[in-house]
Amino acid sequence: MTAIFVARFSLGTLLVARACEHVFVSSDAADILHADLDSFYASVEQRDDRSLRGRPVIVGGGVVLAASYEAKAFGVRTAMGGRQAKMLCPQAIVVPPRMAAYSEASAAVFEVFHDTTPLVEPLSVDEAFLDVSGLGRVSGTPVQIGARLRERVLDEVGLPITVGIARTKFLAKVASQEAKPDGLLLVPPDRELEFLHPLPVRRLWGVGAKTADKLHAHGIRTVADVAELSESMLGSIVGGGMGHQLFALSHNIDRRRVVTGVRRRSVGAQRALGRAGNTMSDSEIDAVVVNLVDRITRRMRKSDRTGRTVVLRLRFDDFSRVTRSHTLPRATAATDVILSAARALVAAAAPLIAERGLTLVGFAVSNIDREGAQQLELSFDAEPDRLALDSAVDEVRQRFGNGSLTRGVLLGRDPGLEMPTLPD
DNA sequence: TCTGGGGTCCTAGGACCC
DNA sequence: TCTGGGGTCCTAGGACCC
Repeated sequence: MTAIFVARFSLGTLLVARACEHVFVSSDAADILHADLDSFYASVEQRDDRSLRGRPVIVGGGVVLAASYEAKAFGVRTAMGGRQAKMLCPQAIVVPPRMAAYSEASAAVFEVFHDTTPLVEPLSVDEAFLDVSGLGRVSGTPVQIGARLRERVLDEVGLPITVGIARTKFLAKVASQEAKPDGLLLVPPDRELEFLHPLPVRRLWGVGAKTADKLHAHGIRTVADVAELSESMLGSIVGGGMGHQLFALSHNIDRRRVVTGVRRRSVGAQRALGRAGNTMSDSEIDAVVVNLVDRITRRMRKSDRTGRTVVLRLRFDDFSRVTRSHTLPRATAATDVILSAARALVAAAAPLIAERGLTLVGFAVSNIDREGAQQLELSFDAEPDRLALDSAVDEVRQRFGNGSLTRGVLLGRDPGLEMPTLPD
């Protein structure tokens, strides 16, 4: 006889999940796939225009949104300025982005994902985690499943895709990075550290330019270097939260599972104005504001979402940025309500804009679907012990962030059982 | 070299309540 | 009268990711 427990977590300002989740479905096998389309936008362009195949292609004008591998060979990178990209690769063909085509291609690829397994966790338009545990009898080994997935995406959508396979999400993602382009890589469970430790720190999740600089300043260059340090030492270099994460990842601890049905937490839109922004009149700026708010609220209504917090994002001549936000008493997707809040934020920021010169304006609506239960229920297959409870706390932290877990109470369905309280 | 458009998460301080 | 701790919510900024 198995006791069913429900842990109830109060999630502070965050909220989302209402469904029950089974926490301890962990496996020792490499059965998580990370599937990642190669140079997504550029590949779609090459697919749709034969004359672009085999040639260096850059999508986007002012900034490189995507570069084909032929262009990457010249050092062109995503987010690079267009002028610099052209200097590195003068023969590159620059094409404007066609967002509608990319959305369509993405949807087709995700159909293949969902046809492979119901456990698909999207990360962005061009990548996802797939949990293929338990599909062995039906579909073969994870490597066979990954190979077939690649074939199908190429045959049915016409795009190259890379698949990383491992026991954890983190390793699967690193594996796909290593396997790019157009590859497949399995990290066998008995060779994980061998794979992980020689890699540069930048491969660790959450380590970008700034954090890498901090680590480099201490002579820490590889994952192995990170793994030699204590958690408190790491914390003193990069901060507590990041230290905790780096310690775990460098020791190959990653308990995150593939999660489906994750909802968006904000909806936003922005517009870069370039130098023209400097000289825009108030009414011209207002026209941009109206347009942005209209785009956002349309999308919110279309996807049946409401939000409470309106965030204004500004960027100035010197590329400094600020944000200003206002939280409404009630969640809404109504254009007029959000527009009023947006205009008020812009009006309050008018002195800053006049002083520093406006080059980008954007809005986001966050606190999505904020009105509702602020709890996550986790069901256990058996009476959880101390270790299981700690794992559950970790689970909530992984999914909802360090600062969000404010209280956890374990509620037993069996009245005879003890009802301990989880640590804060 | 000159910087797009979408997001996520974490941290920290202050107001306010009990 | 003076003292306190814990918790929530809001705001702002920063780092990071694709």
